[in-house]
Amino acid sequence: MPDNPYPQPQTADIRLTDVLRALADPGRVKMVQVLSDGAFHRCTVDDFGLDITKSTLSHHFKTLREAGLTTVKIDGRNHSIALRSDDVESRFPGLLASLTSAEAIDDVAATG
Amino acid sequence: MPDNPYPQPQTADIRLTDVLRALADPGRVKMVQVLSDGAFHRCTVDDFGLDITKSTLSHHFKTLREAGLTTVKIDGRNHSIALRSDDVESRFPGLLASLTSAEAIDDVAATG
DNA sequence: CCGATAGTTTGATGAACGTCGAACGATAAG
DNA sequence: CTTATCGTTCGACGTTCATCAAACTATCGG
Repeated sequence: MPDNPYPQPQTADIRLTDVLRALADPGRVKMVQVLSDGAFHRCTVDDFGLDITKSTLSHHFKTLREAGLTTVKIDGRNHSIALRSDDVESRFPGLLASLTSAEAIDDVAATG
Repeated sequence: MPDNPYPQPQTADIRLTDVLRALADPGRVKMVQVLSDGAFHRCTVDDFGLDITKSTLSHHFKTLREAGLTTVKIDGRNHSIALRSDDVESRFPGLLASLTSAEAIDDVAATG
């Protein structure tokens, strides 16, 4: 896949600092939790239940992708994103699981 | 202990967003890794191997404490801090472990 | 008292970040 | 072609943040 317009780091190049910085925003944490079902999700505001504009959402997509947390699939004019669960797990075991536990999801839901 | 000059949130009030924001700085992640031995550590720059001034270090202590990650012990003019491992674990199981795994420590050491 | 020590707080500065509206590029539908 | 849709990118704005030097507080030792 040459000239991918949405580059992402290789698994070995995923940096803990970048991942944690990407997770330092409540909206992005919620996005990760929504994505934790492993499926590809449409890149719309409604799919993530966040009260932000689509340009802000797109900015969050970029942040997550560049940190190595997500990957993008393009289908015509529809973009979808999914968690790179296996890649992140192989780099930092247990990290994603701790963010998608019942406690973590409850906390983010309660805090907004 | 009335009028504690260094307040920390109760265990139930530890918020995932605050914890993750506190971890969004490489220096603070390294501090957490150093503190992961469970012991109280002196609040000096040398104890954490960071190339920052003591005022910056103190700022990081405050950030970690207010997020609920650390607790402070005062002994004369000596302050010590320790990880609130059990409290954080009870709120967000596995989170601290994923930050102090061999992979995570190697990554932070390599990235600085 | 007095000077030294440990660490925090304050004030300032420059960089990074979240957010939005508007413009843009690519695809789809008529 | 023309228009609509999907999502990204751009430019701007205000906020937050990491950082430092200097001032400050509290304690210890003589």
